[in-house]
Amino acid sequence: MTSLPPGFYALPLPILQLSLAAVLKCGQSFRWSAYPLQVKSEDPSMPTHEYRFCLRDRVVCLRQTPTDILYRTALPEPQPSATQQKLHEAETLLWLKDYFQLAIDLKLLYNDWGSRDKVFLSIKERFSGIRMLRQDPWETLISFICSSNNNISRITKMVQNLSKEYSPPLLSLPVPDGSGIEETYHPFPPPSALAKPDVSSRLRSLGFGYRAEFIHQTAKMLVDSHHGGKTHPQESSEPSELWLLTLRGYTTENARTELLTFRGVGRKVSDCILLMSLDKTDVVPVDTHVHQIAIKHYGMKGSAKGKTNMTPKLYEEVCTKFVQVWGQYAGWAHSVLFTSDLKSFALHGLPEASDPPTIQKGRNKRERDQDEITATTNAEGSASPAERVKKRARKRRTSPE
DNA sequence: GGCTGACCCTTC
DNA sequence: AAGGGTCAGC
Repeated sequence: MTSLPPGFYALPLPILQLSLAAVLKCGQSFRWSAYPLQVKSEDPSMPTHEYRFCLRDRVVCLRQTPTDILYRTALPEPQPSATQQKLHEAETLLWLKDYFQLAIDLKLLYNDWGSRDKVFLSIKERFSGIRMLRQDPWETLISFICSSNNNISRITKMVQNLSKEYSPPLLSLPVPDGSGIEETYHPFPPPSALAKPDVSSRLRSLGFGYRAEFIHQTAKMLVDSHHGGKTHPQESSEPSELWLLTLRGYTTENARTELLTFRGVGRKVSDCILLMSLDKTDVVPVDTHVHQIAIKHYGMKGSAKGKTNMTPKLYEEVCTKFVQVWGQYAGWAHSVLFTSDLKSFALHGLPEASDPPTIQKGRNKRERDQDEITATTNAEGSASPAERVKKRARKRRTSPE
């Protein structure tokens, strides 16, 4: 790196430790914008994209080279002095280290997972730099309520609409491709904004479907039980947001129990929140897709084509299996497999298991032979004795009060 | 307890 | 017609 783009600072970081392109658009966070940059040369050390994320008080802009993360902080008017700007950049750097969990050595984890599991070994070189983000629990809660029965592109639109509708614009910036077009950025709205009376009907008209009520009820529940409204303009978190943050100090089981009290939050969504915002590194959220991976490559029971009903019992079995295979950071490993399968999915069409030709978009056989996940079933029957399924009573209201 | 259908909306 | 689930009702 000889010269930095104007306003940017460099944080040295091998690309093996973090791939922004892979991590920011794979269904962990739904609020990053990506902008292609004009690349004049084919110099592979030049960034191809800029990524932006709106925090409560600033917009963080990132680019990546093979050796560095380039970062820049955009602040609302009035323009700060040079020294003020520097202070903000220092804060942004701290945020980056926390948000991307840079103290965790991903290379070490990849090696560990690869030594434990040959399926992982077969894909690790091709899908490097995929790590878990440490997101804000409130934003993660609402985002993943949106995720039920849904796909990444629609979830992304919904979360953007939510921010646009329920939090005021923070600032505008020209998009980095030089077209001169400006884009306006909104922070994620606080709980009090989504707890207001007519939120659910508005969300419905914005295309949230049945999730509209879930979001409203969840926000209201939080605000009501934590003395919640906001009294001061902005800048600070609301009590319920701070309370959600304290779940990081709970055991996984206790934190999950709390999460399950919210409307629209079942086992899968709660596990996403635990893994992606509450430091529960071994939690593996099991959706139908992950279940399919477990069947195809890890010898779990269930028909690979027909849809097996995901019962709580089966869910636990799949979870347990992955923790056995990958260990303490199973949830992190799962996201690598999940991402690799997403890509191979986009590339090769539906996964198949045995004989019946799943009619689907032409291609199959030939390309599947070079499919992303190729290793044999690292089977070994599901021999897991100890399974204290510590069932906790779900304290969910049956009727609104 | 475990199983079923409904639920919004988008897309293969 | 089914999807990266959850809820209510048997």
